[in-house]
Amino acid sequence: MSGTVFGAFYEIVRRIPAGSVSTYGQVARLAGMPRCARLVGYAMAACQDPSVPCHRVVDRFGGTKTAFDIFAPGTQRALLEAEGVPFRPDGTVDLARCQWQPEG
DNA sequence: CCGATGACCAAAC
DNA sequence: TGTTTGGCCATCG
Repeated sequence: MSGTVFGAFYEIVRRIPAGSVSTYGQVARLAGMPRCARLVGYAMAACQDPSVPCHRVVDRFGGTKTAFDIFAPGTQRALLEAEGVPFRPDGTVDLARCQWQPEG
């Protein structure tokens, strides 16, 4: 799509169901590149495709401290909460309850 | 056209 | 057991 590997990340992120979230490392792992968690973050930062729910991708701590949230503080959290994603008092996503669990 | 950077994670010492 | 460096690719100026 947009390139070679970034496109693969977008395809995976696109498979994340509403109400669930995933982490950069998890997406990278599913893409077959467990060492390329950074690339996932870069891909999301450069994500220009509105069909890619890049807001469902957070860091391993569940933090939404992303360029997405920097440009519009609170937007990412609002979108996730609108999908039914539980948040902690700390302001981070409760990965223990809604982290995406790829079955097949 | 070329150099540096950028939403990170996990192994290694 | 805690802290540090390494790894990977596309986009901007």
